[in-house]
Amino acid sequence: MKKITVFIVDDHYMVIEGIRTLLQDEKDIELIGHASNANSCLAFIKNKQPDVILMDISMPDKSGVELCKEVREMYPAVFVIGLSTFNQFTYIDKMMENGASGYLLKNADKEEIVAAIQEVAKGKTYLSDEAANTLKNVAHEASPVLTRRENEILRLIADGLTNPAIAEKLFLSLSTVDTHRKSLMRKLNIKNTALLIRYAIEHKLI
Amino acid sequence: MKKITVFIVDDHYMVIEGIRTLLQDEKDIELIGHASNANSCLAFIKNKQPDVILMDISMPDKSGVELCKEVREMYPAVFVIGLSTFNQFTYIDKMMENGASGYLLKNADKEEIVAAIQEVAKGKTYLSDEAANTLKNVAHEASPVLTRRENEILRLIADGLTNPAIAEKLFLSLSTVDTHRKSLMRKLNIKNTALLIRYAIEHKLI
DNA sequence: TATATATATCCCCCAAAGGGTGTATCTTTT
DNA sequence: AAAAGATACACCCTTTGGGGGATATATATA
Repeated sequence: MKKITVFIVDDHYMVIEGIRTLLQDEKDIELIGHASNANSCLAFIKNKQPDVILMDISMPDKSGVELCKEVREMYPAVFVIGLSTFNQFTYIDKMMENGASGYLLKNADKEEIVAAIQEVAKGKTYLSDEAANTLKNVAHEASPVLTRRENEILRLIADGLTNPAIAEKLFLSLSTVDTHRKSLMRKLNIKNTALLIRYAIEHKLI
Repeated sequence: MKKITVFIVDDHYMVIEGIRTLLQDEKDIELIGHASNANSCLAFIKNKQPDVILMDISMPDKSGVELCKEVREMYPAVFVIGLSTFNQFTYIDKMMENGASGYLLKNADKEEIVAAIQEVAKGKTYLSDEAANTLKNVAHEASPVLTRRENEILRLIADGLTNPAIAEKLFLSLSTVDTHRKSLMRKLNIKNTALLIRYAIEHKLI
């Protein structure tokens, strides 16, 4: 039986070492390499494609989401498992939308990592319990969806622009910007700018 | 020669495994245990004090800064090295202020980790190059120091309270809160609430 | 096609934010 | 003991924010 080949991309050396150790006495899994940034990863897999890539979502040169997308487009046979310390739905969501087959948190234990690799290598999906819960909760919460304009204006508010400044920048009337800002706050059920910025940062909208 | 005993506190299992692997063939270093949260750490060292603790700054139950402070007060002979993925001055700063002897980023390689442990065990200080640079830059930037009141009010602003609400909560007049908010913004050279909240979040003041 | 949603515009109104300047008391540092 | 900073308060005034409600048009989507 052929071993499952695995590649790791993570900018934290300790994490790479940790996973290497955890996987070293698994007979059906072989770690064929690792990289600490997106470009090294792409360079490596050009020559040799692993069955599964364990991929950090935050890397110095490129986000895991982007890298995941690119890898999946170029090598559809390579499955990706997202790795993250943050149990945030936007990350999980975005990774899955961009072709990831699974998602693990960095506090996962050996059994979970091995199970995830084995499932994903078969073409199935694996979400850690915590990640699955987060996705489920989000689906139930019916998270308010902001329109392009609302998102755009939220970003500009977070950049410190006032409504008149935003109006000028977007060639809109002050009234329009005002309305968008208000419906933004109505949708999110938020009552002032301070909380609006916190919401935006906590939900990775900016 | 006695081995240097080391303990790890980090809520990411992979990081613990990574460090364990990196240290396992160092003859003068012995890993005597690990914990994934602050309370387990305190429970462990009650019975057996290591020479050095490698301590994550972010943990589920308590911040590394607090844990560091407590450990150093109770066991002055135990030296602490902060571990973090974030190269943020406030963390480095606060850890050092609270008795840490060193600071490592999680992308540190084996040589750096070993060097840090050896230096710190001698009672010396070890900062990773990146951390040292950050501290140096900050020292040169003359980072504005906020007073207790200003910090308190900043936190309440970030919690979404308006000036009148803050005044009521702190039993102050509106004018006073107003003045504090203004001097807060003067010191930080910030012109509106949106940027104030971003500043506070990015500098881990809230 | 009908209906819903996104987008853009206007109005009123008042509360809150923010810029300036001044003063008094207390505490900390020199 | 003097200087410096923190804290608390006041008054000025203008801009911005935020709570309503209304209207029109384009563009999706049922």
